[in-house]
Amino acid sequence: MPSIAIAWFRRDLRLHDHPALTAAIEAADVVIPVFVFDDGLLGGRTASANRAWFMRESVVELSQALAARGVALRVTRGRPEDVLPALARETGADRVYVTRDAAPYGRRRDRAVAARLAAEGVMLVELPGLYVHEPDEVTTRDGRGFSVYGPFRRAWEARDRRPMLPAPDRLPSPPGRPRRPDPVPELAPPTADRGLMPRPGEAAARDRLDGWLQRGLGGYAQTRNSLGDEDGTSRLSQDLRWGLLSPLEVVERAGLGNEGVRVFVSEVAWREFYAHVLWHHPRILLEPFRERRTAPEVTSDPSTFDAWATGRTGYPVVDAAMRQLHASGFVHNRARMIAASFLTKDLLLDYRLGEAEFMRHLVDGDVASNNGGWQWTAGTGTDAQPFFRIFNPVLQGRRFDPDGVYVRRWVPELAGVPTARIHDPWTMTQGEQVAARVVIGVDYPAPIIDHADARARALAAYAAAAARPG
DNA sequence: TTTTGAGTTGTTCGA
DNA sequence: GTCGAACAACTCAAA
Repeated sequence: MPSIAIAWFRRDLRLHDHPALTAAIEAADVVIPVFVFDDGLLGGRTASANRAWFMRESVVELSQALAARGVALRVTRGRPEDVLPALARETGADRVYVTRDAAPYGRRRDRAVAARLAAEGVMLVELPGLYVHEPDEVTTRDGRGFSVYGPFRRAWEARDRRPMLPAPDRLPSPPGRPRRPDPVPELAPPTADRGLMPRPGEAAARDRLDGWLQRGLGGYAQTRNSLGDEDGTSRLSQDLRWGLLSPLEVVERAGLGNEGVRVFVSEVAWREFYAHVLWHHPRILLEPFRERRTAPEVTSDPSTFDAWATGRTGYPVVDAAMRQLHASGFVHNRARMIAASFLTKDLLLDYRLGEAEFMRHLVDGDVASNNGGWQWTAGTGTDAQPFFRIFNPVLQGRRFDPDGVYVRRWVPELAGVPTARIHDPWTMTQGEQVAARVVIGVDYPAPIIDHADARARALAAYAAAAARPG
């Protein structure tokens, strides 16, 4: 009897440096690759048509890459805890290999799948691959999770890394006539513009990585905050999110270099830090990491949330960020912070509203990183910023988009505004507005809130939270 | 157990 | 225009 193994792909849609796939190939005479379109993920509250599109197209490419290596990807739709046991029964597989998922939904799903498989005598084998170090492997001296980034980073850096694995040449396939790959189901179209989204699939991701290592990485320390510089950041976030790239490979190939390299690797470590925090504290997806003395009384004006979400706050850099999100499914990191600060501090709305809105649109949307970023901005997270740190959207715009390139790109009605007024267009005289072909309050909104007033209100609310007993 | 040093991303004000 | 100080107190991690 040949031994048969299933390689179940999830958010690891690659062939390079894939420990679970490699282990399956080494262990079995026949490897059957599988992808399941999980109804539990496609329909959730923070599901995203943009993310689903990117995932679906990446699965199509994976299927082609596997076919070129002699095996057909099996593709199904349903609940994994139903699909995998049925497939194991049908194929006679006695093991299912997966890349270990650390996020709460994935953990629950894999526990359920493992239990159902075990009832049929099939083992679920989990291997690393989504992180350089698994979220539970980096611990303090007394074995607990870190909640401060600096010590985490030092411990993360000091740990030995597993060796990198090559992509397999061929996969051991069943004897007989080769099977055709299953068709990949069509999903709802993305809400963002396909032409503005990154090319899906492992090959495109590897091209991006190669280009970044050659051209962008060295200058990262200087360029990473520049909103107008399209190549100032790596643009690899969706590739790490979907496992088109192995973070280990990204970090190994970045190597040890100048300040740019160190800052870039530090960003990868931030991704792992937030996964680590979520591993140890899954409740943070529902509530603030630190409620006591940090979480202010929030307001709940739906009209201000709508203005924020649709990019009509009257603050150009905030609006550019939100329009970039909806148009392209991506936002520059600096712009994420500016938009998040505006929601949490200026509008004093619950950070969870913004967290969910980002998740509904970001192609790279990852619950751990997104939650970590929002709680950091809101001041309720681990390592949170001091509460008096409130971004001034005009100053942030001038500093990080000095020529107004970013604003003009995403807020086209401001294209004719002179650079000196691009971040505070409401200060233009009537005559200047006419000359710029934009009348404030008609063609583009006046600020929905005065930043100085909003800042004072936020400071008072956060100070009250800090003084609140218990 | 206690102590100590450290802690992503900023703004404003006054000299 | 530039510069430094103030804006708080608290918690974590390790010595």
